[in-house]
Amino acid sequence: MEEKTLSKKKVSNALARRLPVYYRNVCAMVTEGVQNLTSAELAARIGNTSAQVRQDFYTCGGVNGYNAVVLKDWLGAKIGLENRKQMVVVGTGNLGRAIISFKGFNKLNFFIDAAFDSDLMLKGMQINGVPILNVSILEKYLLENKVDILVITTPAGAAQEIFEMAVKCGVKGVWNFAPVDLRPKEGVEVENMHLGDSLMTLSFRIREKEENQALKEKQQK
Amino acid sequence: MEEKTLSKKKVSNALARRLPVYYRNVCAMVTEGVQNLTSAELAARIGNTSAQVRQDFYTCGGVNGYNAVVLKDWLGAKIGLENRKQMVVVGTGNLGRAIISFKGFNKLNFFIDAAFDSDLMLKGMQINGVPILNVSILEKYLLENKVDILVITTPAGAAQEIFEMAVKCGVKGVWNFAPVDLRPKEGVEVENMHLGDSLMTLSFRIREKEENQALKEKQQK
DNA sequence: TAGATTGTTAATCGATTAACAATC
DNA sequence: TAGATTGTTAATCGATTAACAATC
Repeated sequence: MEEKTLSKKKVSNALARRLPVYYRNVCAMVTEGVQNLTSAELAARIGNTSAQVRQDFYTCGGVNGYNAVVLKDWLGAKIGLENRKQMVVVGTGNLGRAIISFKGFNKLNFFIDAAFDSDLMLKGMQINGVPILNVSILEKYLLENKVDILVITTPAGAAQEIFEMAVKCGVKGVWNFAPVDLRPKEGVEVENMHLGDSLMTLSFRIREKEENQALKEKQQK
Repeated sequence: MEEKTLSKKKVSNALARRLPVYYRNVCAMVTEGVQNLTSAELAARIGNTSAQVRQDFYTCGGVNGYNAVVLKDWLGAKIGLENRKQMVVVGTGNLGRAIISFKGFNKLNFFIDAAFDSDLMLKGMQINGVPILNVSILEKYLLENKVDILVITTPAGAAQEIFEMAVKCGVKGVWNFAPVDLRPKEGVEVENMHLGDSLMTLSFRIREKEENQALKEKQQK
């Protein structure tokens, strides 16, 4: 029966982005003391339909019950949170430091082991207990240590080169904050996180709404 | 002819997120000295098809030519970049400070005028020339000043309350980094930027790929 | 048992892709 | 004029929603 699923189709991007939302909300419900929940309750909470919740869970292979704790663990396993992920951060500007200092990643089983920067002055310093190393030894570090996810917070210019190197060294995932689109390559997953793009999308929506309102008012005359 | 478009349908989320990518890439091409471009060239650069580029531009009302500078301005206008946007940041933790210190927002016509924090010790201080005010006067500030976009980088607990207040005060957009989903309300656009979700999606993709590879190897035996 | 909720298939809706006449 | 590229309509594809028998 299992053997039939030769090549599971890749989960859609939309669903891959809903999974963390499910997880976050089920976690909150567990904290609130909810014992059991229904697809309708979860759906109401995140603002969509129970049909979608059920369809999503079905697409992911099916849940084994709607007990809150069980569901939380099931979602966590789907997302891969049961595997400890070792990370390094390249670039220790404000954003890099913010990421290194984040509480909350640890309890999702993500751990930052080292930070890298090209500024020699920073060598030997620490951020939140994480040592800053010089970027010249990044390749060596990646080859000698298990690094699952590389976080790039360098300026745009440096990002591509670091990315290529990380790919060669066998990093599994790249979390990119530099304002260039790194394209997934031979076995590496890439998550681009563009603050500027996000802000522009917000700007677009604001403008779109204002335009529609102006249009409506014009109509009423 | 124009008058017929009674209610322009909202642009799809996918397209609203591609617009900044188009803009960013056309900007880069302008910098590189490109004079004219084609839908195919732009498409190749961002990794999709020329058909989609043309369809997207068509959906947005149609371009007036593929001169790089003209296209850049056209995209900028669609995104609303010609309007100066006044912003304030609530929360001056690492992430708040990173956002305040970002170069690059200004040239997109976004400006941060003030920062707010609940920590009284920070009152009177500045970050990158931006004054830190106490959050107790945020409501007064929002009523007395033009604030287009409110940036929330507070802990999850404080976000909802600040959001409600901002809505009442007529803020047009909220850029939310707190790990709660703020829902759009009466005339306010919301852009949720969840670092944790992004990291979880990356984790999911890594796990998905590993699982498929394991499956493939099993098959080959 | 009756009522509610799930798992799963089918129908609908919307977004992407293809096609091609019109234009450059 | 011939070749390439666009603007726009039509076809395809995929994701969301609806429906409903099976299960709790």
